[in-house]
Amino acid sequence: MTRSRTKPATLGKREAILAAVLEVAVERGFHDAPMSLIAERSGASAGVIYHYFPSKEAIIQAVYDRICALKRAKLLDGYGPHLDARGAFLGVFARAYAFNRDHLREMHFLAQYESAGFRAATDADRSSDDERIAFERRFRGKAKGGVLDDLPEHVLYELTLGLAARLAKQPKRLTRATLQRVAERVWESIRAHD
Amino acid sequence: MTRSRTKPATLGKREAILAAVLEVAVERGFHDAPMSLIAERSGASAGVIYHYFPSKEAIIQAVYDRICALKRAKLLDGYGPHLDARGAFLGVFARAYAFNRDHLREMHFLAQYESAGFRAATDADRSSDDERIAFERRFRGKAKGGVLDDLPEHVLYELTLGLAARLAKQPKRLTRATLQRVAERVWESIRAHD
Amino acid sequence: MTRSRTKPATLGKREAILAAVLEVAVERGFHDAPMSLIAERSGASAGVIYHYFPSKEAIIQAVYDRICALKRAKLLDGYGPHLDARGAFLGVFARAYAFNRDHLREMHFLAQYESAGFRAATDADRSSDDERIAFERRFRGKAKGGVLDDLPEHVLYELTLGLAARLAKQPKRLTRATLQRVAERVWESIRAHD
Amino acid sequence: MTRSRTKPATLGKREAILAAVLEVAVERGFHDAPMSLIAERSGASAGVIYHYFPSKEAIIQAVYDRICALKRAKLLDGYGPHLDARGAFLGVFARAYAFNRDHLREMHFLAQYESAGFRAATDADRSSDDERIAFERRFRGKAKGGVLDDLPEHVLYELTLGLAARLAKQPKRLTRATLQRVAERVWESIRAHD
DNA sequence: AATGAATGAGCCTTCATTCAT
DNA sequence: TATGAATGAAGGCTCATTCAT
Repeated sequence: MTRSRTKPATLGKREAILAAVLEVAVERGFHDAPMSLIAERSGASAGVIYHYFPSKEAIIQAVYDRICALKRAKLLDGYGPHLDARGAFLGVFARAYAFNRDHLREMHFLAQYESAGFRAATDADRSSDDERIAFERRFRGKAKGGVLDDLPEHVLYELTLGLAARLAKQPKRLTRATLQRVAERVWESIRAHD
Repeated sequence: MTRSRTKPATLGKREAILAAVLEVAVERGFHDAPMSLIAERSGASAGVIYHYFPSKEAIIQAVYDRICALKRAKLLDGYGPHLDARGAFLGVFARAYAFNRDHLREMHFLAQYESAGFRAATDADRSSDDERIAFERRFRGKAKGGVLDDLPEHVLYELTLGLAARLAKQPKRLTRATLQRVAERVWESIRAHD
Repeated sequence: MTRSRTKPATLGKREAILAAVLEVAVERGFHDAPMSLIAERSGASAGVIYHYFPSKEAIIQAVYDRICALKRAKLLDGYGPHLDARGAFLGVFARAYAFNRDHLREMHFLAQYESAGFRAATDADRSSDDERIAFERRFRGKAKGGVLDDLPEHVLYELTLGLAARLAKQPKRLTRATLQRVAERVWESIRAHD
Repeated sequence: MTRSRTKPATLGKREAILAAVLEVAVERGFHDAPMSLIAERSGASAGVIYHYFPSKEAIIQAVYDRICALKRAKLLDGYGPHLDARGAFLGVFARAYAFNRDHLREMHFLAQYESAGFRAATDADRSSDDERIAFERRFRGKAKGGVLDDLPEHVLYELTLGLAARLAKQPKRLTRATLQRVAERVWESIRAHD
């Protein structure tokens, strides 16, 4: 209906290509992701793809950038004006878990992209930097109720958001209760004690 | 006798091939790891490689298996007869970190192998299962001094050995002190409280 | 009326296409002269080009034909009613040189067209035939003052107009004096001696 | 017989590829000379060709270089110790004609290579420079009997060796007599008169 | 007339694998 | 065991041409 106005079929094709790359890369790996298959899956001919992207690598990069942007958009809005640091942390942790859990395919793509050594210092790159920075800003120091302490930034990241991401990748979704319990203990082990 | 002159060269070649695959895969990714390059790096001709392995995939699998075996050998011997669970845990954690840190290339290979969807249910596969199981056996329940509590196995893994592995992959090596502090807090957040 | 507004644009486009083909072919060779580039250079879309020409080959042919026609028009008017053969020859030679020199790009195109084996026996083809014939008619035999002698037609051509063309392709333009000297000597070596 | 020792079948293949490129390029032009056809004509599979050459362009360059070398070798040995400049010139002219006539395909390739703008300043490149230089050295100045005069180098080249080359490209082979006559007249028009 | 997205055959090249030696 | 030439099936990409708009 309104769709015919929203998706001018050209946007549709660009999207379809990106979606197909994500799909195929996750299903079969970057190796074994031939353009022919991407063409087939996206419904675009092998030829047009190059109307939208200059190369296969560029498509992969575009998917990567898009996922990074999505991640930034969704994760960085979790730092609302909570009264206490503890509440804020629990919220952020839960949100991080939920996001990763809801975007398993995207996160799988990211992992593959990074472990396959594609990294080329794009602007969109280093998405986790943002996360770490935002996290630091919110929780580090005695700010907002006196909290976090002296572990290095990277370590802190792994104990918190990194952990949430890893848990999300496990086969079974954790119950809200388990997740809550984990978050609480992590918080205990990380907050500044008096 | 003559064996001492013949075998080494042969074993050497097999080894060299495995080493070359590891090297190239880590340096350039599974994609962009052509046999020709592996031949060159290993000093073996393209032809002989097929005397030692039936296919490229088999070599990759062999490297994977070997790394898994190495991991098992090195990690599972950490569960010595400690008097107290706490001391045992701290030891295991430190050992896990050290191992990962000393085998960055191997771990990188593993990550890539797994995220690229190579997984094909080999025997050697699921190396982390062993770790988890051994960990469970040692620490779960009130066994040996009464400790760990009720988190699901996978969660426990991520909070402990998984975390150690992640920390090891960070750019900078952590100081012994920092590592110790992390281990202690993790232990606190995980042990059974009375 | 309205025609004066419509047609020019149209003619302009046709012209632009021909010009673009000439330009690109000379700059980069027949190989590496994609329609997309021709479209871009001519300001015509890939699509319209096919309203003006049935195929790429046809455009190339059209450029070729047009150059041949130009050559004919410019070269064959040099045979004015000179009193003496010598004067006529010197004029023709100078004109041939000048023409080639002033149309280096066109001549380059011709050379390429011919050496690339495009030749397909068009009407416009064999442009140098006309030159040779006109040359023969004017100078051969004792006609018009008694001159040229017994060399085969093709040889004569190479010694005269062919030479002028070759000289024109050299990097530096010859001085009027040098050119004159060459023409005179050629004439001496070619005229009928008594 | 002895051939089995002279042509180790590997040299044969390299040669065959070069020959096929020459053949196809001359028959159909650089455009329309697909590797598939070259493979077929040379009896080599598409794959092996890249064992012998790094790219299509490199093969074309190799053919070009080889032809240039051949030309140099054959043309530059014509400057034997003639007593008189006239005799030497007639010999050189005849030899140049003969060479070009006997290597029509090679010369066609050269023409195409050059007019298609492949030129990239290789060492082997600029083969005609050598010719001009050797020619100059032998005939310029009053050397060896007092001869040639004041035309620019390039002009001289076109009047002599260039002319011989052009004549050789004409459809019909010239009789020895005609050729001799042409050479003599050229010589007259070019030698230093007293 | 004009646009430019779309097509699909074909191009050059790579690469896992085989095989004669 | 070892070599490396040989194979041939893809792979990524280009491009002349068509077609809906």
